Amino acid sequence: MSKRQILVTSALPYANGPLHLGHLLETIQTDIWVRFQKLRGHDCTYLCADDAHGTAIMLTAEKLGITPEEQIKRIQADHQSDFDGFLIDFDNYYSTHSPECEHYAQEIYKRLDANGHIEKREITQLFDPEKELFLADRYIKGTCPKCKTDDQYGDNCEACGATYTPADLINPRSVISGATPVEKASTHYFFKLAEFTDFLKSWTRSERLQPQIANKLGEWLEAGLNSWDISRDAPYFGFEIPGAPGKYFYVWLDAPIGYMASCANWCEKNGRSFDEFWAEDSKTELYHFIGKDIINFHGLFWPAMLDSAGFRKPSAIYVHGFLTVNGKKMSKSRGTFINAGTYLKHFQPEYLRYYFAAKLSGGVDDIDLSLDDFIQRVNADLVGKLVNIASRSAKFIHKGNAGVLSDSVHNADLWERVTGKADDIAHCYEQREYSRAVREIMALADAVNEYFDAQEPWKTAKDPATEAQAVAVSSQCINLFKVLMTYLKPVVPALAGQVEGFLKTELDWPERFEPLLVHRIEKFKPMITRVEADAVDKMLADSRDEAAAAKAPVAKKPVKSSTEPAGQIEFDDFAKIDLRIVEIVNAEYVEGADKLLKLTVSLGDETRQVFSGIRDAYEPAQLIGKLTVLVANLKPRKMRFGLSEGMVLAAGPGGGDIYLLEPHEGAKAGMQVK
RNA sequence: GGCAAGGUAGCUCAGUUGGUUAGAGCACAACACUCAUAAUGUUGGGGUCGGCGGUUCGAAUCCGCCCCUUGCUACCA
Repeated sequence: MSKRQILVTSALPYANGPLHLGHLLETIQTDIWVRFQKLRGHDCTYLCADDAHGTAIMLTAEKLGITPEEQIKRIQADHQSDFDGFLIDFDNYYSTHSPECEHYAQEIYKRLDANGHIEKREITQLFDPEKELFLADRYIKGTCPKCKTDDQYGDNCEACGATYTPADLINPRSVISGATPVEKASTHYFFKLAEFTDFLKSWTRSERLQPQIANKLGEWLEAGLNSWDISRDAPYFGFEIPGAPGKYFYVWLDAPIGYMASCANWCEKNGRSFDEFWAEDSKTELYHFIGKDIINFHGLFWPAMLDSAGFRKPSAIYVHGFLTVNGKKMSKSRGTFINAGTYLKHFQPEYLRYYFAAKLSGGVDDIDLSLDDFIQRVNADLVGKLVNIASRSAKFIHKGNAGVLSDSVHNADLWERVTGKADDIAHCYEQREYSRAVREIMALADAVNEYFDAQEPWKTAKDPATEAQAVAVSSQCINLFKVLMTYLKPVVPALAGQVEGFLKTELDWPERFEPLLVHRIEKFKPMITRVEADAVDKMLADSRDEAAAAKAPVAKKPVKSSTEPAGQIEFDDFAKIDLRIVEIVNAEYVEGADKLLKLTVSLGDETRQVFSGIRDAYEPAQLIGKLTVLVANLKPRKMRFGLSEGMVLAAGPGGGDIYLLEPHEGAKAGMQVK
């Protein structure tokens, strides 16, 4: 087996919020792969960093009254502690806000420019005159030009689904300052991506990408590539573009360069050569693990940039799917939007590492964290069958042979069967078919348990004449357990570490496994406890609470009101709105509608039918019997699914994050809200 | 509506280039065992492989149409 030199990355988490289990799916997938390569003796380096630039970070810092540098420092510390908690073994974790990143961003830009791959063009955008800031679509809200619903984002209306540009909004305002945006022209810098079309067409079709991903990129390549806008105007938290005062690199320009920056930083600390990894003719294998949401950046922009700038291209890009929880998109109100830190408060990391491994393949399918399945799977596989092998065997070795393993292999066929799977399992890991590897390993664990049962050492141990046989059988099981734990070591490194202590030996993965003979082992102590179903419920409750707490201060002041808000009204205008407390007497799904629930509400003396776009946030059953607030004199609206006679009031950005208003106890259906 | 990925036992998933009575784990039932963190073993029940057509001697597997789920995208409310 020749020694390979491999460089591996996970996508850089954005330094504007905590990690959640979706991030962990990726880093756990990557970490398992890296640990596997290292276990096999390859020279494998795992790099990552925080993605630390952009408007969002700048604004968050401002809201918190700290500098962006302070903000990204805090978040990075938080990220690193979560990754440590999940046993993610980075060789270097760095930041895009670093001298190395600035150096390579500027260097690459200069080379692109020198090669004629940069163009300048004037574009017009909406501008916040108060904050003196160009506004991305999501930072502009206003009234939908089509259905007149207020408080809609600059690109599309959540109420009627119309799409438009921010300039079409009625009464547009900046989400940041509340000021009315004005149109303003500015020169932007573009990367001429279209010139790389031929290069990318062949590059994306050369086994570097999974077929589904190559197909997706192929669609875009056929449709024709546009130039990529890589500049942002000051103020912007990022790196200034050389020779262009007041212009900064768009965050996605320097994000993948963060891989190089982290590498340069690691090389510096470890006396390695950067060129060995990144020179155009580098022999090092380079793999990027990413989610399918960012394939355009990694599969098109990044190789094109590297090509122009004269650096090596990735050997392959490994794309994974999204994480769902209990079969649905993660939702804050359901408590299934689980942060990494919240999980770690309730469970040890290896349960999740094992569960993800048991479900991950080399494909791009989404992975579901089914919490019931999680409990059963971890308990049955890890505790019930795998560690149980050691637990039930060790006793006979201490009782019958003073803790020393016997001097021969009791059943050579079984030993051959288990160790003979090494190459198959290794191949599964290499291909990222972890679920297949786990299935193989657990099938072997079944075989070991069957063997133990058939040999009945607890019976032979009772008779001095046959006690040696009990020791031999148990010794063999301990040896098989050692092999199985070695196979699983990339997935559960801490558990493997405990096993190393128990067996007083290293679990390494040689060309050929040899049994431990006449070798003293420790007394068995429980290494892993079962998952408690209660803890799952507590974790979900915690997640719900955290989401609610995080939401509260923001909801209090979502838009800073300026001295003259655009939409001030007289009291008389307000008095026109007839708000009533209503009881939800029935709620049901609407066939054919993705977002709507059909509510039947009672005002005491009459009932109304109301359609409400809250399906992602509520199950019908949980609404029935609840009180809420209805706009009672809203003109009925004919919708595709029937007449909607009013509107119930709710807060939140939408999707799964919608919170219906509910009055304090004592309110009765029909009461007017004033 | 378009594109992509899916739809196999109650749950989570395998099913290689189409080939005998479709598999595993968990869950369930009975039995065995009582060494083990109530763990383990044996046996069993349970599936019209989303539906309908087609190709074929033979289809979960190939082709067409339809239904459903998820994601992206366009639109309608």
